[in-house]
Amino acid sequence: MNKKIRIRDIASIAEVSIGTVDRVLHQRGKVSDKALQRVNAALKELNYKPNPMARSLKNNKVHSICVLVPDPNKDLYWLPCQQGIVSVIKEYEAFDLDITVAYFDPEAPDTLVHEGQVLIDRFPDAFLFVPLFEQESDILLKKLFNRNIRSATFNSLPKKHVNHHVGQDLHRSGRVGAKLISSFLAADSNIGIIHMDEAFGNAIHMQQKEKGFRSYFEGTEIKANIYTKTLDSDAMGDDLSSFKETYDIDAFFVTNSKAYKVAHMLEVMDKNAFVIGYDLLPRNIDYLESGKIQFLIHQAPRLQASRSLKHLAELLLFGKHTPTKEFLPIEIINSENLMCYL
Amino acid sequence: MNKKIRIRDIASIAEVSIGTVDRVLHQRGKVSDKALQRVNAALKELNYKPNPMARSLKNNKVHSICVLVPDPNKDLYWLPCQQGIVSVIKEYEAFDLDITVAYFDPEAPDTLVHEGQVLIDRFPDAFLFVPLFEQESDILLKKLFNRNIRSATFNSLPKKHVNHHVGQDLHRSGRVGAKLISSFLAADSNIGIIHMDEAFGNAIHMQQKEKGFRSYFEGTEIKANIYTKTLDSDAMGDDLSSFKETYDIDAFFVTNSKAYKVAHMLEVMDKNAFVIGYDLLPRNIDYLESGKIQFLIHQAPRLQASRSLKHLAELLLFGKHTPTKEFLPIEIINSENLMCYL
DNA sequence: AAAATTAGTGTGTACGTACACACTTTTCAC
DNA sequence: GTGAAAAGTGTGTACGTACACACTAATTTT
Repeated sequence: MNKKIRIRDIASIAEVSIGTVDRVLHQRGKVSDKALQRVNAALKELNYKPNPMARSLKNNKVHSICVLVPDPNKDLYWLPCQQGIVSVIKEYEAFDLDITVAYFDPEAPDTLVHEGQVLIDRFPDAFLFVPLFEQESDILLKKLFNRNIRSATFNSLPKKHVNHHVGQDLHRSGRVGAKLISSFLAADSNIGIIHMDEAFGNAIHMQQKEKGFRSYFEGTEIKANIYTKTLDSDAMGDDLSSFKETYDIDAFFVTNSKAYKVAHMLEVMDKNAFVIGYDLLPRNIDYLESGKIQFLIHQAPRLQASRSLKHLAELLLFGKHTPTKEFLPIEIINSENLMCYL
Repeated sequence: MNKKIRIRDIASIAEVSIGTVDRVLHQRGKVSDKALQRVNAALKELNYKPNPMARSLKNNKVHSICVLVPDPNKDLYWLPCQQGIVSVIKEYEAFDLDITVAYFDPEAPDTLVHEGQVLIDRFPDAFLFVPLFEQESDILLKKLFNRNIRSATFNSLPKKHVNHHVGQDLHRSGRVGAKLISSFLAADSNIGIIHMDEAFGNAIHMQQKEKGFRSYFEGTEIKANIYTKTLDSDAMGDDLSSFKETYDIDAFFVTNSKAYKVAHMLEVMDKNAFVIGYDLLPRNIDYLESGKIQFLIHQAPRLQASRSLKHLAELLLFGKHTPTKEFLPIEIINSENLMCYL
């Protein structure tokens, strides 16, 4: 009774042939005004929706997607992202999808362009990557645009000319960190923002987070003193110690996934402080559980990766359209809800 | 080149006909040992996966799903859940799905069974509902089992004999609340657990959360004093006031979505306290933004609803199997990450 | 006015799977 | 050793869409 409307039904209502309906649907002309109107009327009346199954069965093209992400061997942060991609590949293995994954070096901007070129030469239908570096991403996007390859990114910042992006609002995540700290500490506390290893890309992220962090306090009457410090992994011990002493820092906001380094140094120096960081790396988790880190903000790299790849898959396979930009929620993690995310 | 393997390919490799391969695939006998072995070998060798498109195109059955959820008009908490369901219906409207939604009264247990019976009489392929009431849910599940209708639930607690469940670990969410409070307050604080309107079902939820809450403190050396109080919406003013005074309560943990009532009373009484509650109801949000409520734990009713319905849809349409029980993360919300969830 | 072009229309087949049906070969009873 | 039943196998068609192709009718060209 509730049977789906088929092209044939439209044809019979409009008293034309299937072929004519098909021509109307695909707007390839050769249809008389009279027929056109009748078909359109029937389409509207019956609220026709083409059957995606039949459609993609007929279009038995093997859609290809290339994925270019940072090498998890270089930075453990990217491991979940790789896992997310692998899981989507598995999920869609029964479908006509050909997904190729390659890696670039998150510490060598030129590898993004270089590896990207190799993938582009395969002429995929869509290209998904992490726009970790500003200029290099633009170069890649331009090439993709010129070759008419659909582009998609996740993580980092949404670029102007990309077709799809899944990410997080970094400015806002800074505000979330600020709110957490301000809830916990006295109003006149001293707060340190730590940028770890800023040299390797990502500088924009960290700045966005810092801006967000500071903006929170600017919007309130809380008189916190906020100091910013850039640290280098290799020789941070004395630097961090003197920074903490000089300004009598009560709380640290670490703008990337390396909060564990700060927590570690504080432990070595036998000093206490409130620490907020990013991302569920094993070493961060250890400190979260032992109480040296109070909160971690989860950027859900795995979900970002799988979501964006899934979007592409469903777009190519079923023509499912999703919003151009999707911002995932900023998730606050403490030791108790941690395991929900592992 | 990377073309998908078809039944025909298997048939030609195994040197049998398509029909024979089909019989092997669907295990309906009438196949000689020799043919069976050759087909199985070919299936394994080529790692054959049937094309879900073609499959569901052929099985052009209209799958029917009945959904029974609490009436959002009776309790605003259920509004997002309804929205989630509507969004999934829209998402799959091009597919052969017939989804019927009905509502029961969250304050009248018998309506669950009653409305449930009406839906069962439609003989759907699957039945999704919120197991808000213990006994009534069991009755419903038994009927579904007897009629061989696939059952699924979301929210509340996973029942034993249900086929699928999407929910949250309530015990753990109590621990999350406890951890938040213990992070903020001095070790010897006085904490009040508030059960609002316990009379109307949901008692099990609240108890689970309380247990979790208390279990956190039992696992630490923190010497907090925890008191439990059951309140009735209609006449809570004096009760809450005297409770707070008697035990000198510093923080309240409200075990359901009615934290706004506690916040409201505190405001009226001009008293301060740390308040943690559940769910992003408009009135809770107001107090979260004005700082009268510090944190809300998000139970993601919308996501729970859409996820579980989606699972059923994809199971029926594509035969996609998902784990029997899925626990969504326990999300901590403050005023800054709030908007990510709206 | 016949031929050639163009506009408009309908038919048939393919996509990969599922299953009914027809067909061939084997098995077993009498 | 015949007949019938059973076991095993292959063919054909349907699902709904897309598109090539064949075809008719209207229009233009020669």
